[in-house]
Amino acid sequence: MTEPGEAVRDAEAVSKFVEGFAAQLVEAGMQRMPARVFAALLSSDSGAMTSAELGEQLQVSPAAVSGAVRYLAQQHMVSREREPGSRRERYRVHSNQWYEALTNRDVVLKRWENALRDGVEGLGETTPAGRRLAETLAFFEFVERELARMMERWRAHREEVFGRD
Amino acid sequence: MTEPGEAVRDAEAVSKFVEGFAAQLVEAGMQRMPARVFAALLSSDSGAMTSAELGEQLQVSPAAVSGAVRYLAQQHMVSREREPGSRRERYRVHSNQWYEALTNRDVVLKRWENALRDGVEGLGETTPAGRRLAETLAFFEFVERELARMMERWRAHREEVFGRD
DNA sequence: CGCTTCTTTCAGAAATTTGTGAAGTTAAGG
DNA sequence: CCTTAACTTCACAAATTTCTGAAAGAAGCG
Repeated sequence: MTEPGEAVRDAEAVSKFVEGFAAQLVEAGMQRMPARVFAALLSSDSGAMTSAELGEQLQVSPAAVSGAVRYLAQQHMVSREREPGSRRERYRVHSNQWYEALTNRDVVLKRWENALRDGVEGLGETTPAGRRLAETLAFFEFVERELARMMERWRAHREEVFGRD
Repeated sequence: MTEPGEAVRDAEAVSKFVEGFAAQLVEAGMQRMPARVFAALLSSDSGAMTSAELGEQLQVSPAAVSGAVRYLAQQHMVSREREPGSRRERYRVHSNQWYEALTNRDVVLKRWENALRDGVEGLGETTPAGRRLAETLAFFEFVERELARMMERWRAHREEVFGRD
């Protein structure tokens, strides 16, 4: 059993983290509800919660949870699991998966690159503007290659420090 | 002088790029007006435009330009220059500066790290949730170190391919 | 110094985004 | 099969964001 004050303090600590971290994600461009759901999952002991649990902890409707989870799943930031023998679903954040997903931002990079390529073509490679766009494009292509390598190094580093999953 | 169709086609190409690239930036979380202003600067031949020019090209009020530029300057994505002997200001995107600024996203990283550190402390390093947050924190710290190195490599690579500025 | 030109600030209108309740859909379990 | 629990979709209300016009604030120039 926990000491009287424990459970309460813990709930407070969780809530504090959830709102604080979510706020940072929002600032970085994420929608509020997905950010809150994600933060809640990240700070849950099991790393997984049901729709109902999320709704209660965050004080929002099932519809809001549904929308947020759909978004997060699309971004590969959470995965859905069917609880066997129940129509309840649980949403899980794998320790790894989620920042791998963050690296999947190179989907975004790819789209930027395409827009830039179109720009270079439209403006002409030899115009000053065209050259600027081309250089920017080269930068993103460089970053993309480097990111892949970086993730490899991270996995090695991680295994060393935290051991295998 | 340019051939009859030339100027028009060019304006169209510019506009196409501006709106297309801006749309991608918006999708990635940037506000629309800063995104459009930035794209316009990026695809201008001189890499610099006045407030009036921006307003006309984008069909927006001086107030909108002012707000967008303020934001972009805060993010170090453009710099402001006073046109000597005029109270007109020009806003410039340096070929380099701007993606250096993109790397300045490590300000964002720092804030995430702080939120995570608070979370680890609040939840306890030894709880499962605490450990997950700690690992996430370690990831970001790793990324931060790597990003710095990556930018060094980029500068070298860039000089090789494009020559010195 | 005051005039003029450009930029910024601010209050409010318009548009967009966000979350809810309710109805609709799916699938487990009798 | 029918019932029922759970998730999803949809139309709408509320909140937020975004842009504008107008007024105020700088800064060159006579």
